[in-house]
Amino acid sequence: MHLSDLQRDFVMHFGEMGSRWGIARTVGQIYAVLFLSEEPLNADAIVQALGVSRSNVSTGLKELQSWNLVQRQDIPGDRRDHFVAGDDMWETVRTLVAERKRREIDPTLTRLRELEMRTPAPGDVHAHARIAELRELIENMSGFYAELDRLETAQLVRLMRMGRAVTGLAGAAAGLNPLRRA
Amino acid sequence: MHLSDLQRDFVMHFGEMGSRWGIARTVGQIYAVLFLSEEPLNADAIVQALGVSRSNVSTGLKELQSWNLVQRQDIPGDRRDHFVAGDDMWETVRTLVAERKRREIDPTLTRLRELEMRTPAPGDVHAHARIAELRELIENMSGFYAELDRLETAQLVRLMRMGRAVTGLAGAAAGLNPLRRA
DNA sequence: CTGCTGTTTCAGAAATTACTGAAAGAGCGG
DNA sequence: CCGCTCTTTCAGTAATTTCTGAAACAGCAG
Repeated sequence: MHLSDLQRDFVMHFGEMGSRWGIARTVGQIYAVLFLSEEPLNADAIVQALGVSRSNVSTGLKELQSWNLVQRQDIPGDRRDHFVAGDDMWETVRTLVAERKRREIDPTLTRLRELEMRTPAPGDVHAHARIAELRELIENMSGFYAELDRLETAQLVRLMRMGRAVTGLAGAAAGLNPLRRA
Repeated sequence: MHLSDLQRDFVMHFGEMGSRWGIARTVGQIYAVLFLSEEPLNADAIVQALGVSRSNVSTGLKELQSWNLVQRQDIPGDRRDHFVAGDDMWETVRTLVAERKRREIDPTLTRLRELEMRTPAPGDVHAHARIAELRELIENMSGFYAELDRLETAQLVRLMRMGRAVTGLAGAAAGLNPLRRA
């Protein structure tokens, strides 16, 4: 399998971006290749496309599956494993956010709550309060995310496109017009 | 300067988290120390607190300043530079999101638009469409973010806490009750 | 059971990223 | 201008992360 210029440029950029988000470059590239592909691909096709080792692809696919970003798909009459990236991108965004929350936010919340339970030493009163404030902020944002996540995709997209109405809502609840920030 | 148990545990966790978000561990720790501190700190206090080299702290502080997460603050009668982390956490979240958007999302959008301008070769029709779809999705999310960012902090917090009303809005616009996802 | 195709694991190599110490730079008071 | 304090830079080193190739594993057809 050979990538066209368009595909190569996209894949490379994606790999670069991935590495800024704590995803190994080749893992990002593997995802990108699957993302662009119309058909399910087997591991060797990806090896060819990216010029990396077979084992690296195997590991990468495993990681992408653990993130639920890529699924195995059977091709009848072909013994090899084939893989696809979900075609509904909004669903993918959901998955991504949900996984990140589960792996990073939730453990942090647990940790912060644990720290908050401790009775602060006299010198720790300020620090303790800061931690509590941070915990509260994260809980707030998590709650907002949970609300958004309850929506069907079609509604979520509509909401995102509504823009003004949402900010208007925040103003209305306060009996004010939405204020612009400086 | 010496960190209490509470502070040390927080700082270590924060450093760990930072490194998952593409921030060097010590940079995260430096921020955490400043975040907890009631007074502005000079670089040496941070060196002592974390047990890392002076130069590392200098570099870290520079990076944190480039992200606008930390500011220099003068202490009258002290020649050394002192630093503080902003005390308004919502403002910090804004800064963080804005910077990340500017550094990562915006360049990606530019790149995707550039790829989209190219006339796709026959084999690239599907890939081209996928790229366009992704570009559109990112634009949608950016627009939603921009709307939220227009709000004053107090309103933003209110909105986050309102929860149900927001999702209700999405339903109302469609003349439907908000639907739960499966 | 044997041979074949395909997949996974893992120890070590390679590449990348973070950190240090030494030296240079900057500014100030005398 | 000199000496002192504090800060920054940067080349080299250390630590970490990613990647590879070889070997083990898995399942199937004959």
